[in-house]
Amino acid sequence: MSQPARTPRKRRSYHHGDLRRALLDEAVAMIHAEGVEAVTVREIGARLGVSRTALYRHFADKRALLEAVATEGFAALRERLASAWEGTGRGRAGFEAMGFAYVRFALDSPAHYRVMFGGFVDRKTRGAELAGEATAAFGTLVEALAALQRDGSARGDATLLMARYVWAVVHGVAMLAVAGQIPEAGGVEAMTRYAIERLQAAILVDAEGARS
Amino acid sequence: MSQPARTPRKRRSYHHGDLRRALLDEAVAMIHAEGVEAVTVREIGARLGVSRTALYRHFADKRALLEAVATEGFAALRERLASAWEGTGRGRAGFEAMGFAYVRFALDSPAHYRVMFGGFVDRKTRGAELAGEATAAFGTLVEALAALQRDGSARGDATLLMARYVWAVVHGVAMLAVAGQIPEAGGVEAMTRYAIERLQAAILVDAEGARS
DNA sequence: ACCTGAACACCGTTCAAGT
DNA sequence: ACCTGAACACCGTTCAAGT
Repeated sequence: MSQPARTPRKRRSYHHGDLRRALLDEAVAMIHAEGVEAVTVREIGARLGVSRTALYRHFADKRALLEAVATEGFAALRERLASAWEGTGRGRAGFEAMGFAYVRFALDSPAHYRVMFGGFVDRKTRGAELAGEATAAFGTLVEALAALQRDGSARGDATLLMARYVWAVVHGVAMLAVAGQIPEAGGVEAMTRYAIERLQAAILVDAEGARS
Repeated sequence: MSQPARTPRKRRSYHHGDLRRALLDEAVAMIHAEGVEAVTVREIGARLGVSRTALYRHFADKRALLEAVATEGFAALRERLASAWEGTGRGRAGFEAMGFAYVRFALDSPAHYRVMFGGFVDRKTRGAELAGEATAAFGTLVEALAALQRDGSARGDATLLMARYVWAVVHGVAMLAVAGQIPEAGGVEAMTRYAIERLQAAILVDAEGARS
């Protein structure tokens, strides 16, 4: 026990199983602060006080690390969408809540969002886990729309088509917001409100039960 | 003149002013074929039979090359949008034509589209030329919507808000399409048709002159 | 003007070696 | 098991030198 205390006891114990967690968190922090391009295997190691090859004990390569970030992002998004839907009675209000939850997720976790949709993880080389989480997140929306169709709140169009449309709209708004294309104070909120209102007008059926 | 004919006469004459053009075209081709990540200053030079530093005679750095690709993309997009609008009588039909033109542009030029919206050119370091072309392309849409509002075809909402909404929708659809998220045969066309139809329902006013 | 090769400071990744 | 440093094959970019 005469070994010098190279790592003071306060240090996170990467040697006890959470290096993977630390690598993921550090990657997210770096993406958030400086963009995906700034993420470097060597720099992550340096920041964690670890060798630059330590990462390969937990991920096959750099792409696998980014894929894991994306996977966690989809899981978090699914959770947010599901609790928005379920927390508001699974009806018209739930639809609206899901829309806001989606955009809020993108704004709260722009780093995750960037990796999820920035095309850094090629569709072809995508692992099953990522594909599964992405499908699950989308599935939340599909199921919500199906429920709204069942009780007559949503139009009778093909559910998949409608779901993709809704996804395209919220994704488009989120991209504009995350990319900083809505610079005015409160602009993002106003835009999100407007978008969801217009989306409801296009997708939901009048409360009085009118059909179209 | 005993010099060996190192460059057979059929070769494009990069020495006469079109190396810049050739660099841009080669970059686009590489992005198209292998993605932005595969674009390498050295590889572009090799493919054009030119030194790996020849590029720096025409662009400040690699980022400037990608920025130029994005700038040309926005110029082409603006042209397509403007001619769609003007070629269809600048009315309701023009709005629809612009929507299709937008998605078609993304599908025809996925390489340009990727660079334009992939976040490779940071907003802060963006040059005036790129910003100008992007604004001009968006301006085409704003002006079209303003015209539709003037003749009572479009809702009276804030024009900027409406324009951003329309942009978000077509951008969302284009992203889904370019990312290959609509795999079924004819799926992209069906999706585009549906999206534009629902967009019109949300943004335009009934032909009978109803207000809302 | 335009192009070149050598050189520099970086990358991601592999691997034999340590504990 | 987990971590390490040295090494390899790449990057983007600079620069003195050539035509």
